Amino acid sequence: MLQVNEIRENFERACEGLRKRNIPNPDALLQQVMDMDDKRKQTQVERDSLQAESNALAKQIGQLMKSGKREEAETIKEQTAAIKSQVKALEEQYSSCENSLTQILYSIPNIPHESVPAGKSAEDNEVVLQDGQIPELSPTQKFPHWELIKKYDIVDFELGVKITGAGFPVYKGKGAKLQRALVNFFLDEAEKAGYHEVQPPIMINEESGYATGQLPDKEGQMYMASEDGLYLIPTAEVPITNMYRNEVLAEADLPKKNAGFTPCFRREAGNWGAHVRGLNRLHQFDKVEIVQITHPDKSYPTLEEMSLHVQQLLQKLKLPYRVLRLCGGDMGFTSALTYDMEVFSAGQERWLEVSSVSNFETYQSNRLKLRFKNQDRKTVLAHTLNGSALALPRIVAALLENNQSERGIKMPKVLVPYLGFEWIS
RNA sequence: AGAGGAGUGGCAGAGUGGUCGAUUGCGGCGGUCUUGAAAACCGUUGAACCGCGAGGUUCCGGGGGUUCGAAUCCCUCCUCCUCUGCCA
Repeated sequence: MLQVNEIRENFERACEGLRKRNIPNPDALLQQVMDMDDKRKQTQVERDSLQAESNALAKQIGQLMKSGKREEAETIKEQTAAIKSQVKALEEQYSSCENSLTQILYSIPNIPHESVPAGKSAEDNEVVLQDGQIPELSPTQKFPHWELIKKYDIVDFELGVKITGAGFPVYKGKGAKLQRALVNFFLDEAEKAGYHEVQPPIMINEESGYATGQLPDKEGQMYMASEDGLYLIPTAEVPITNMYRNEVLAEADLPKKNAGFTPCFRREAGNWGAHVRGLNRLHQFDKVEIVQITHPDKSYPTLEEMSLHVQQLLQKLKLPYRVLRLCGGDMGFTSALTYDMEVFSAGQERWLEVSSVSNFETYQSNRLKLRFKNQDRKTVLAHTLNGSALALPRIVAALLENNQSERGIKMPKVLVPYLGFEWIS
C-alpha cells in the first residue's frame, strides 16, 4: 500500500498517477487519506501523554507501597480510575483511526510510473517492440492447438473434467514430457541468469495474501481451503516474495534474486468466453516465476533486465513476440510499471500473454515490512519485482500452433535435449 | 492426533507483579595499545510510531483479559522440542 508520507511529499504526482488509473477525484481521495492520518497522529499524541501520566502514577504507587505508605498509595489509586477510562477511550479511537486509514489505503492502487501511458483497457497498451518471425502456415495445416492436442493425444480436457472440472487438463505422453522439459529449461535459464532456485509452498496463509496484495483486492480469484484458512497460490510471487516479510536485509545482500517453479491456481470467476478455449485460460497451470528484491535506485534497471531475460527465453524458443507497456487502466493493482510479453500463436492468429514483468516499488514492501539498512544505517523499504519466466500453457499453445506441419509438430532445438525427441507426431 | 515441556534483543541465556526495554556472556561497532593483526582493556550496541527538539508511547511468539502497575497471573491461538500413535 502507499505510504502516507510519500503522498504528502508528492501530492500532485500521486493525483496525476491515480488519474491515469481512471480513479475519479483522486485529489479528494488522497486529501482524505492525509486528514485521516492527521487525525491518527493527533489521537496518538493525546493518548501517549495521558498514558505517560498514568504510567507516572503507577510508578508512584509502586514506590509508596514499597516504603509502606499504604494510605497515600490508595489515594493516588483513586485518581487513576478517571485517567484509565480516558486512556481506554483514546485507545479505541486510535485503533479505529488506524483501521479506517488502512482500509482506505488498501483500496488505493499503486501510483503508476511516469512512463505508463494513460488508457482505459488493453487496447491502450503501448507496443514497445516486436521481434521474431511470424510463421506462414499453409491453409491446409493451420489448426488451433485444441485440435492439435486432440490429434496427437497429448492434452486431455475431458479427462480433467472427470477428475476435477473444467480448466484442469491432463497432460499425457509427449504433452506431459513437454511440460517437464519447459520447466527444466526455464529453471536452468533462470539459474544461469543468477537466480537462486526455491521450491515454496503452494498454499499460503491470509497474512501472506495481504502482504503481496492479493488480499483483499483479489479475494474471489483464489481457491481457499476454508477449514484451515489457507489459499492456493495464484502465482509463486506470493510465497517467494513473502519469504522476506518482516525482514531487515543488509544493503550488501541486495539484490535478492529467486526463481521458483510452482503450479498456479486461479478461479477466473466470470472470465470465460469463446476466446479462452483450450490452453488459453486454465484454473491450474504451471509457471516459473522470477522475483527480485532490490535497492530503490536499482529497481528500474532491474525491471529492464528481467524483461530482457524473458525475451531471451522467447527468442530461444523461436517464438515471435512483442512487448507491451501496460496502460494505467490495464495494469495490476499493486504495480507501478508492467511489461507484458505476448507470443503470436499462428493457429488462432492471436497474440497470447505469456509473461508479465512488474516493478511494485514500495507498494508490496510497505505491507510486507520488507526493509534494508542503508549506508546511513537507516531502515528503508526495499523495492520488489517479479515476472513470469514463463507460464507454460500458452507457450505450449504457441509452440504447437506455430510449428505444425503435415509431418507433425517440430520442437525447438533448445528443448530437444530436455525432451529426448524432436517431433510430436 | 494424544500427553508433557518450552517460546525473552543477531545468538546463547537470566529474570515469576513495581525505576525491567529487560542482568550476563558471545557476536557486532568505535577506541586504547600495535609497524599491522590477534590478545587484553575501555566504551557502545534492538525496533516502530509521535515530536523541530527535549522527550513521550508501544513492543519479551500472536491476540485478548486481570491489575493503579504484567516479560512475570489468566484465557486463546500459533510455533518448536520430547514421548506415544499414524503416515508418503
